[in-house]
Amino acid sequence: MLLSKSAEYGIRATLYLASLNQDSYVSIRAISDELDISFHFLTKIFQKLTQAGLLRSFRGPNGGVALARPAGQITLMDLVTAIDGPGLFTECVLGLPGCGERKPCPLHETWGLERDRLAALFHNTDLAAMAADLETFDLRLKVLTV
Amino acid sequence: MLLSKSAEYGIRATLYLASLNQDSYVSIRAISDELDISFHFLTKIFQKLTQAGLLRSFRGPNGGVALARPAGQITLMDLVTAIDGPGLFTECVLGLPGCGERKPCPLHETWGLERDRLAALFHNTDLAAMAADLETFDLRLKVLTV
DNA sequence: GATATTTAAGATAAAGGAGTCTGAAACCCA
DNA sequence: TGGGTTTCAGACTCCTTTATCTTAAATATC
Repeated sequence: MLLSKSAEYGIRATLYLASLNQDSYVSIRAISDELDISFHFLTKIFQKLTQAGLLRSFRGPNGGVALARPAGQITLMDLVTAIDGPGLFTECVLGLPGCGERKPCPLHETWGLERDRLAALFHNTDLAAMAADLETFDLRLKVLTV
Repeated sequence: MLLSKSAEYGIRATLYLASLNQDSYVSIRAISDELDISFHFLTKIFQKLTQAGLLRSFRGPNGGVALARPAGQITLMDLVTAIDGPGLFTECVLGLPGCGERKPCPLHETWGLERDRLAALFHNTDLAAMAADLETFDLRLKVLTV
């Protein structure tokens, strides 16, 4: 699996938050209900994102979470590294510690190229662009209910 | 993490086996000792690969495992799908079941392209080529011992 | 046939991720 | 001030992966 469940949820939830284009705070409960994600679990994910400076949060009535910056300045890379850490973009694909130019593993070169492309893709994809696509192409963030 | 530990071990061990270029069976113990992988764990991984038809095995003295086909006909894709399943190349990156052309997720298009490249890479990389690189460039399969 | 060697298979244990629950802290409103 | 709302923080459970251990089955050698 490329991304952890936490990262999957985090991206979907943050993108949904961005798509609301709302100035005030949005309660985590509303988001978890809408996207069918466990409320408590999502709370933990949002806490990470808040601590990473990607979200703001506010307690009490009319509280909730909000983007800490304009949606165009929050990238997939920001979200993934905040939640899963940078491992996907830094570690050896065969798990060999210290794999590098000096003594690379057999996949170092070939995977390195793909990894860089993937990193660029994640770096260049921001919430504003994704939210625009979401609207333009009627994409989805929810599990389809039968 | 792109690959599971099992897949990492499986690739390293199978590649090592290929690099020996040996006609007879090689004992799992010898491989696990050489690559510092748990013997029992590696045994289970090899069992999967044997059941998938990628390896042959033989019990008793002078027994062990061997490639079931020429090294040039066993690809990274074969190994990864046999061990981790096809999920990495088939499932939605955001974990949305049924994500597809009809109602795609916001990353469907963009990740799909990268995923296809990755699949092609894994499909086009076989053990013979990797073993050749291993020798030519003095690459490594082992964790460096201090 | 007896014994040693080696993989196969299943049970078990340890670790981490995924998910749930409870209480505390912050905040609003009456 | 009191009560309701919401996030924060920690403990806890469950499940999968990772790893270990034990026994069985197959094979070779003597």
